[in-house]
Amino acid sequence: MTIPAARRRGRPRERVLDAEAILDTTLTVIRDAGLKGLTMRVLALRLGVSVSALYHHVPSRAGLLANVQERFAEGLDVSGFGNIPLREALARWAWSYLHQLRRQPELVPVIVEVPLAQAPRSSLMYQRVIAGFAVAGWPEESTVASMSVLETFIFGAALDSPSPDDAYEPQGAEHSPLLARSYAAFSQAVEDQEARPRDLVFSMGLEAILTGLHSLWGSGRGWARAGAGMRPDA
Amino acid sequence: MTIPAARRRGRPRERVLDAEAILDTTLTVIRDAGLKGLTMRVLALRLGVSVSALYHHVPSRAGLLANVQERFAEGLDVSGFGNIPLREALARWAWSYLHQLRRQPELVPVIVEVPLAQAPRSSLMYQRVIAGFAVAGWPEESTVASMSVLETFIFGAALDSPSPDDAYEPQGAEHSPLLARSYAAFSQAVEDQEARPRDLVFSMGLEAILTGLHSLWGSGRGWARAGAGMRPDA
DNA sequence: ACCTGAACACCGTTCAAGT
DNA sequence: ACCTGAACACCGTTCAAGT
Repeated sequence: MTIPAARRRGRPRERVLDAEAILDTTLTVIRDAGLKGLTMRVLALRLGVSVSALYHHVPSRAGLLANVQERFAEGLDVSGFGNIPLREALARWAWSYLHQLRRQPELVPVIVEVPLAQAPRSSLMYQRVIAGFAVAGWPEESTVASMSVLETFIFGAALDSPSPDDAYEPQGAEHSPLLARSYAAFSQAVEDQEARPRDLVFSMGLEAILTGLHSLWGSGRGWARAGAGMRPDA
Repeated sequence: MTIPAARRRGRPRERVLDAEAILDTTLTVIRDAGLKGLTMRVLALRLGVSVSALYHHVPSRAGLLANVQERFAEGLDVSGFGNIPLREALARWAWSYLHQLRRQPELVPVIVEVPLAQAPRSSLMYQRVIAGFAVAGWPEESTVASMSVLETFIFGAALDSPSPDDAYEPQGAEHSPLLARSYAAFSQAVEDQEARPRDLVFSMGLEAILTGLHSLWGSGRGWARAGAGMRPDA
C-alpha cells in the first residue's frame, strides 16, 4: 500500500474513480469489516479519495448495495440446468448459492432486501432455474413456487452462518436429559458424516425438500395437497 | 400523550424507569420505526427521560435486543407437542413462529443473531419441540436436525416479508415467454387458493419438508440418505 | 442509586469552491 | 466533469455533577 499522492483541490487531470473500482473496494471492505463497517469514509480512505468524491459515481450507499446484488447473482452456478438431471442441477445451484452467501454472510440482507426492480440482471438467473424445471417436465404451475421454497430455505441457511458451529449446543441441557441425549446423537452423526453441523442440516433439508416437492407434484394432486400446510387458524 | 413534567437534575424521589418498561417501549419503537429507527435518543424521548438514564437499567443497545429475543421465544405456540399428532403440532408451531416474525420483520436479525447463550429462556421452547419428536417416536439422532431444518425454512420465509406481494413478478418477463407463463400459472394458483403468494410458498414448503423428512427417517436409511444432498464439490 | 446535561467520536449526505 | 474540504444533522456511549 503506497502512500497516496496528495491531490490538489480541483478536478484532477486523469479520472481517479469509476463505479467498477468502487464496487470492488466495497466488497473488500464488507469482507474485512462487515456491512456495518462499510462506511463512506472507510471506502473513500481505501480508494484514496475524499468522501464526497464517491457521490459523483454512486447515488448513495443504497445504490452501491444494489450493484453488489447484481454482481452476486452473476456468480451463481446455473450450469446444470438443461444439462444434467434436475435434482443434481438444483443441488449444484443451491450449494453455490449457499456457499456464496456463506463466504460473505453480511451480504444476506443486501441480497434479500434490494428490490429485484433495481437488479434486472438477477432475473436472468431465475430464468435459468425455471427453464430447468420446465425441461424436466414439471407442471408449469409448480415451478415458481418450488424455486421460491428452495430459495427461502437457502436464505434461512445462510442466516446462521455467522454463528459458531457449536450454536446447536443447548443451554439448559443439564435440566433436560432428553435434550442432552438428542444433541449428543446429532453430534455423533456429525462426526460419523465428517461434516460440519450446518452442512449436515442443509443437506438434509435440501434432500427433504427435493423429495417432498417431487412427491407433491408427482402425486398428481398438485396444489390441493401443496396447500394442505395452510395455517390452521388462517 | 401528556407533556412530560420537567424533571430536576438529581435523582428523582420515585424511580422513573425499569427494564420491563424499557423493553415494552423498545418493541413499540421497533414496530413504528423499524430496527434502524430504534435509537437510544428516540427511546429516551418516548420514555420521557434523558438518554443516559437508560444505561442505569440496560448495559447497551445490544443488551436491550437480547431482552427482545427472550420475550419473543415465550410467544411461540408449543401447545401442540405431546397433545396432537406431531405433524399438526409442528405446523402450529411453525406458523406461530412465522406469524410472529412477520408481525415484526425487523425482529428477524435480532432473533437470529442474538446468541442463545444470552437467551436461556429460549431453550425452553426448543425442549418442547424436541420432546414432541421423541413422543412421536422419531429416532433420537434425527430430531435436532429436523427441527433445525424447519427453523431454517421459517427464518428464510420471514426474511422476504417486508417485500410486497408482487415481488415474484419477474423483471425481464417480456424477453422470456416461459418465465411469463410460469409466473402467470403461479398467480392463477394463488387466486384459486385465495391465499397470498408468500403464504402459499410457505405452506408448500412446510408440506414438502414434513413429507420429505418423514420419508427420510421412515425409510430406515437415516443419515445415509439424509447426507445424500451433500455438496458435490465439497 | 438514579437522573441530567454536556461531551466524544463517530455516521450519511450536501454543497460551495476549486481546476 | 470531477475532486476537495467544510458543514449539517444525526448516531451510541461516557461521565461529572446533582439529589
